[in-house]
Amino acid sequence: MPRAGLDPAAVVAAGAALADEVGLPHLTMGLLAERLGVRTPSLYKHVGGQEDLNRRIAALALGEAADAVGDAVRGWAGRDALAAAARTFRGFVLEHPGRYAATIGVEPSGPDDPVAVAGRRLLDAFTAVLRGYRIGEHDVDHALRTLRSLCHGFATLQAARGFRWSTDVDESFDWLIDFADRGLRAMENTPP
Amino acid sequence: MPRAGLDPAAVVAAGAALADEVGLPHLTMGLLAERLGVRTPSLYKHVGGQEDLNRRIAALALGEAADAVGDAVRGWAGRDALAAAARTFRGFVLEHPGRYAATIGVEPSGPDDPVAVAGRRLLDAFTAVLRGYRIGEHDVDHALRTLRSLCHGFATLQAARGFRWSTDVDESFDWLIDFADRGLRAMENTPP
DNA sequence: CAACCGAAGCTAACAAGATTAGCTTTTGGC
DNA sequence: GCCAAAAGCTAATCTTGTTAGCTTCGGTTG
Repeated sequence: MPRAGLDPAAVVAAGAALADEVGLPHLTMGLLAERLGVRTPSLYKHVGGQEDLNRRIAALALGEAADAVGDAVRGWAGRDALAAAARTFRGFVLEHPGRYAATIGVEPSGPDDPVAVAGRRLLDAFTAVLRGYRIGEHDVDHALRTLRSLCHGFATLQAARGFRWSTDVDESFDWLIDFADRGLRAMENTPP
Repeated sequence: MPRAGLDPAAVVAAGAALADEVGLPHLTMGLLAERLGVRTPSLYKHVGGQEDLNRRIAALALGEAADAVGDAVRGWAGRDALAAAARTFRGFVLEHPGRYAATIGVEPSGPDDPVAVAGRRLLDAFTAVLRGYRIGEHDVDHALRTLRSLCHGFATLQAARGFRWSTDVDESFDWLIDFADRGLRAMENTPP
């Protein structure tokens, strides 16, 4: 009987892919094992259990999102950068709803936790967008949280089919980008 | 042996309260039964199972949130109404994270599903806020989705301890309200 | 007032899923 | 070719959700 040749990274990657396919709540150790051509207990040679698997999927997702948003923003500034970041982020969540869902509610164990590191990289990518606006030093954290809330809120609501009536969702997202751009510019030059 | 005297509403109310206490993922039929002084299978006389319970908690939560936001907005307009709605909504989510979490991802079975009815009432409360801004008829849906994304995003991120660094979260939310107010006013008078 | 019947509860049993223990086998380095 | 560590497997346990079928309470009715 040939060996499957798994390692933690392969298990996590397959888990993330499967979560995207069937939805995080339906990601089960048995289903993942089947997908990998292995019996369930074998997975425990590579990951510590369901919670550990979830954390690793979360770190993977945050890292991928950070890469995607960072790449998309590079070379742009102001409204262009904002639009690129927002669209890329939403695209990532819609393409990978399962692994993104895994990021919600994970508590990093410390500053060196891969989840914390990747999360910080994603925030950095959004911070870069804000540099194109004259936000006062003291307001950058607020603006970052607000921008994150906007993108996270829209993307997760759409991924959960939360926008039910007929108006075109992509059009709404364009409107949102316009709204954010104008809102950020309206917040410029506020004294610290 | 005296009878417990349960009914579906009591089970759902206790389930919602318990979800708020221990977190929705830890709301278990056994724990709920224990809380109600009853054996687990007895719950099935009142609710159809875990999924049905979740739907009913969601409908309860959406109705309560709609009531709260609707009450808070009454008598106000413009920025005041926006601030009242946003603060009340966030307050509800932070006080009742478990039952609000139950609302995420429920698919109403039809327009008469209690979840759909309550959800519509909550949206109506936010729609009332937008009447204080001169948003073009054609843009109201977009503005509503954007406002919802903002409030939902911030509240759920905060409830999940997503804002980790030191800046004061309440201050950020005030900033967000200001941002939304200015953004909405910046979107006024856009031709349809 | 007693018989009755439906609802509310209970016990027992089963199914799914996560996890652990302990055994077997492959495989890479000597 | 040998051998230890790693990778996989089977068997078993534990927790949860759920169903079946029995029992009993409590209001209704003759």
